[in-house]
Amino acid sequence: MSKDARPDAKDQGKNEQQLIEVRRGKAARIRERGENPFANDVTSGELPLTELREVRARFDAVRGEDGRYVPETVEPVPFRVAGRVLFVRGFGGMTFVRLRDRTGELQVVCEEAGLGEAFGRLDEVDLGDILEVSGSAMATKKGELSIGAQSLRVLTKALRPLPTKTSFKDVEQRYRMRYVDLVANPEVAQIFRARSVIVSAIRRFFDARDFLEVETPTMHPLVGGAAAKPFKTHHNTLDMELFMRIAPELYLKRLLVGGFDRVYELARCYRNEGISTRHNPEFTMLEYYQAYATYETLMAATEEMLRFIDAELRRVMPVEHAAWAAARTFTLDRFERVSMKAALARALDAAGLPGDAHELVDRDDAPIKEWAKTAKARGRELDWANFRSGMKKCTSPGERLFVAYEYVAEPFLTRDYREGDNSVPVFITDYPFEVSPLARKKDADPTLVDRFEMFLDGREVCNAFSELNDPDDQAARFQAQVDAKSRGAEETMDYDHDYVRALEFGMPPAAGFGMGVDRLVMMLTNSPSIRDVILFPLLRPE
RNA sequence: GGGUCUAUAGCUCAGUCGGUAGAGCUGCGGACUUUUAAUCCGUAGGUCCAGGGUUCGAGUCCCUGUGGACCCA
Repeated sequence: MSKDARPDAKDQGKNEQQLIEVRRGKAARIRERGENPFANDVTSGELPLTELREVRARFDAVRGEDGRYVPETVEPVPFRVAGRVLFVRGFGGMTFVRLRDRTGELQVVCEEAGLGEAFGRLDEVDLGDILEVSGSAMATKKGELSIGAQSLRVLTKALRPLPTKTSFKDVEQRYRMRYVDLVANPEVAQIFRARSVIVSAIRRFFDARDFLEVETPTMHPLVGGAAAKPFKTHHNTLDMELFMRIAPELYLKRLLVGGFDRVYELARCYRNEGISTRHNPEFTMLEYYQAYATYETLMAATEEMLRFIDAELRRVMPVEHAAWAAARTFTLDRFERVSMKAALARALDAAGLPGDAHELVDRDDAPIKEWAKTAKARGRELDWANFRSGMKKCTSPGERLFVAYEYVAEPFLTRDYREGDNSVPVFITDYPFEVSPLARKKDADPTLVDRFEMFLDGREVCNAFSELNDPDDQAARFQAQVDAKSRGAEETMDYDHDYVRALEFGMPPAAGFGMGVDRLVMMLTNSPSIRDVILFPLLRPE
């Protein structure tokens, strides 16, 4: 047959636009027949619409061990189903179509005997279309459970070709067109199902412990609750500058004053900083506050919570969880608790450095080259230049301890705390008060605060402390932040007079906790980039 | 901000020493009554990221820029 035999022959695809034109042509043909290629009357059929998983479940009893079915045992129960077309294979007299809905996949077998005139319209069906099929359950000779189609129509014409059959790997395109990514790469969809499971497990954990879930403002008149650069915005009527929240902390603690002794928030936060595989400008944080508790209470609760979340993930998605868990390089069975000073001492020792190396490192006569050589010989390459310059900027002993810990100990936590092939999560405790402006000082040592950060496989996942509820101490800490800002520090908090006033009404002794939800999802699903766990990460404009 | 890699058909990718731009999938036409990434025959599809340079000749070599990925800060 020559090309001229078909009126649309000259419209044959040359580029994407022409691929689209072909599909528009098919949609037009459907319209010419009086059908709607974007129909929405699926609720009105004689048979109810059945989800694909439910069709499979109906025949569980006769499914073979290999997942195949013996045709004679599949009762020809009538069904009406709908789903996205994943493949179409024509064999002259019969055609196989695979559908997918949110619950699974199922094959449709089309034969002229069953479909009649509609069989000829199968050439209007493209990969990616959404189809409605009525017919009876059956199994093919090869044992595939199927619907033998008696009627069929295109519910939604896909005008653009979806890569349902070929792969779709370009990372930027995947993030930009996540709707295509989710269809073309089922393992991506699993990550986001896991995220949903994780978030609902968090809710279940806290709801069961009688915590109140609250929603506090995301537009703040002041910068507070964390050390980070904020996004600015503006309210027109009030002519007021506002900051997108960097943390919900100060509002949640106001609620402690108000008598909500246990509160939590799954808080979207915004930080105007760099973008990397670990940072997206907006991210989700869990924060919770518990009155009549200390940071030690929360350490135990953290272990319990993480094990619970992981167990929930295993319960709901056992197959996927097994694959993720097998690839993990950390355990949740055991956690370590180490003070910052002890962690530093241990890391100095492991690097073969003198115990006071961090005290001397920024002096001009410090034997840096010798130390670097010794440490390198023990497999520890420190960032000496930034270590030294960081130490020189410190204005207090507490800051010096913190900086030393950051450069000497923190990069090696996965190496220093291990069990077999896995790293053991570590709670680093007892932070200097100078780097913890909202935390309560230790009764036994007022240079330190009752605080921990939890590192899972070397990544900071949680930060928690006994809360500072002395209004005068809090006022002094705010003042120190303001002074630091006037000296040029960028990531500081504003003086929050209303928060001090709230404390003056009396906040019960309490402990508070923050956790990066995105990072936790990364860890539990073995995702290398934060963009793999955020549906629509921020991208440069196309 | 620094380093490494990268950009070729709608998608996934080849492209040797610098010598006419390739494959599979998708699309289109056809064959086939049990396919599981079906197969087979035919056909269509390109601003080789952009700009400049070297050269008789550049997808290929050089420079600049842009986008992206990864690592580091």
